[in-house]
Amino acid sequence: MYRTNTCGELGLANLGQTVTLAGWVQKVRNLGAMTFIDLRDRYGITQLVVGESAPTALKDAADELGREFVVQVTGTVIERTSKNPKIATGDIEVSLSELRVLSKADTPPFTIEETSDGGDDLRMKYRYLDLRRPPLQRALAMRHRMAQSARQFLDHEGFLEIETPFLIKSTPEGARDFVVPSRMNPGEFYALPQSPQTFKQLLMVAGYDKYFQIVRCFRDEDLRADRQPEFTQIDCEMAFVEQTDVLETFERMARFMFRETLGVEFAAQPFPRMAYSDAMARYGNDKPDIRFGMLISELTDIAKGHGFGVFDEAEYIGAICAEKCASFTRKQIDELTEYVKRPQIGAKGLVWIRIDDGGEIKSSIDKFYDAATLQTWAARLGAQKGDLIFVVSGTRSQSLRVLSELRLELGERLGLRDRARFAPLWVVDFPLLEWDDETQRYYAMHHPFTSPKPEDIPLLDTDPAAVRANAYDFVVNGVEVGGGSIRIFDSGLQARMFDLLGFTPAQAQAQFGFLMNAFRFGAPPHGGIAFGFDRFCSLFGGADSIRDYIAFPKNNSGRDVMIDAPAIIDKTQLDELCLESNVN
RNA sequence: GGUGUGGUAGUUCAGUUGGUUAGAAUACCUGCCUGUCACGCAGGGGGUCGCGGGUUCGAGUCCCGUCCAUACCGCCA
Repeated sequence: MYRTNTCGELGLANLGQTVTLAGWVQKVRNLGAMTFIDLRDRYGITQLVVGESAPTALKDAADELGREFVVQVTGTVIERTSKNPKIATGDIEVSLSELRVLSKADTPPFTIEETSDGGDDLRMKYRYLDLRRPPLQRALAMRHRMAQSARQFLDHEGFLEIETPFLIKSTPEGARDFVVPSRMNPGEFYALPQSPQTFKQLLMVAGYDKYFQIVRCFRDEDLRADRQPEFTQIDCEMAFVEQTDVLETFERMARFMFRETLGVEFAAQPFPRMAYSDAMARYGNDKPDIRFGMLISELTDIAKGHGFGVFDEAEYIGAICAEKCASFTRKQIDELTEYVKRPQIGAKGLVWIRIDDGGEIKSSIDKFYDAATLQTWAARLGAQKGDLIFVVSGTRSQSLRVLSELRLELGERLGLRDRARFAPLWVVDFPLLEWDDETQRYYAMHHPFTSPKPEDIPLLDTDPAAVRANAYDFVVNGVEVGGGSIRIFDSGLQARMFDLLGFTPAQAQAQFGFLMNAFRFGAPPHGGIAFGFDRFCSLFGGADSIRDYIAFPKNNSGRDVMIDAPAIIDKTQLDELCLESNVN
């Protein structure tokens, strides 16, 4: 036994006890005749004191200590003469009788504190030091609690946690695969799963009607703050369910996780469900942040034909109304204009209409529109005195994108995006297919196993782009946290989907034959959902980046800078795999 | 692949129009200090200004290239 207690639990109740603690030296404060040492472990900090009357050997040992030394100490719990209300153990200190250095430490390259002085790069390189910091420890502890609550809920609901293979087959659809060469099968490669999609469907065919797995998935695509090449999903599938069964089940899971982890309770009525088309039309994107309003209104019909060329030639004209923002200065409006004109968003310009407190309308397009006309726009937007309207025109998709970004930025600036508030939402009725101009073919918007809405099946022949899918996303605060669908379970319909996606029957058979074959042996109706667990965690923690919720994340270039991976492998290893590198 | 931002002491950063020996804070080292908890006081050491090239009498500063980091766009069924 290295310790009798942790550094976070001693208090006045322990006065007089002889205790042994072990941990890291946070700080040494040597006052001359006496020395204070802050000892840290993941439970807290306890102050140790080496007093005036301590033996010389003990004093010398305390003098030798440096930051992050690992020590084991024994002493008596005493009440402090000057207490520290900032820490849980601030009423007491441990007066040392023994001090043993278990491990010396080099001076760490950054401070191991609540707020470190280290930059991201450095903290990644020394991730094990960064992970000693309380914010990271809290983040990983929260992740643990979330995983436990999900397991507890799903277990209680009768779901079985079943593992699926990591070494599988590459498929051309979707994201790029990470591939793994097979030594025993020269020239052949496994792929790491982008998700356990087909396996969980096979488990449904196999009769395991409620499955889940908290599972790593791999996608070889460029990273973002909220995207890692390996990430974790709470992957779920159920048989004999319709869409509403899935939504209800996982709405309950989400409520359970919010309650267990954060103590957040939602109103009893179901989470809102919004059609994809409505989300696009009113929020400009498929993952609306519904913590605030400022909805988009289309003005195409009433804004065209007044001699303003930019609008007259536009496919679409739309606007949002920022409440109580008529007092925005020219500078503020210019900033917003610059914001939406950045190449990433790509607006050509931003038209504003100000309704001052007296109801008088002033706009950047007064030359083309009289007040009465602008009043009709204001009416459509529900704008009041003191409001500020922004109008955007262009193609429909581009304009909606600009309005969406503008709305979110305004929400941010106006403080409407409170991280402590959560606004969950189901987005439903996604399109089944997406046309790609470059390759001149349809792609599955979700994945090729997603079922079309039965009433839309006739459209598969006449207007594939109009076919809606039994697909749904779980969105919270504008973050896509989860997504799923009711799957195709008929091998004929599945074959037709592959045909629409440009697969020849032979290609479909080679690629997904195992699934279509399985469907011939009695496939139940089924569907499911997968939650992006890392994102779920960062959402709970109120962070934009998922990296703090992953113990050992990759950097922006997909590298692990701590272990320096990926790395070249030597020639013997390549030879064994029958591979050659053409990079020198 | 693209756009923006950044790279100067162990660390976080400042560095004016291109001009003397590149600074601050913190960390580190030494000494002093009996109630500190961001301890205090005194002193000290510490620099390939990411890398390469160019302009110039002179470059941390200007130009070109390149590498790295980061946010976003493309991409992410």
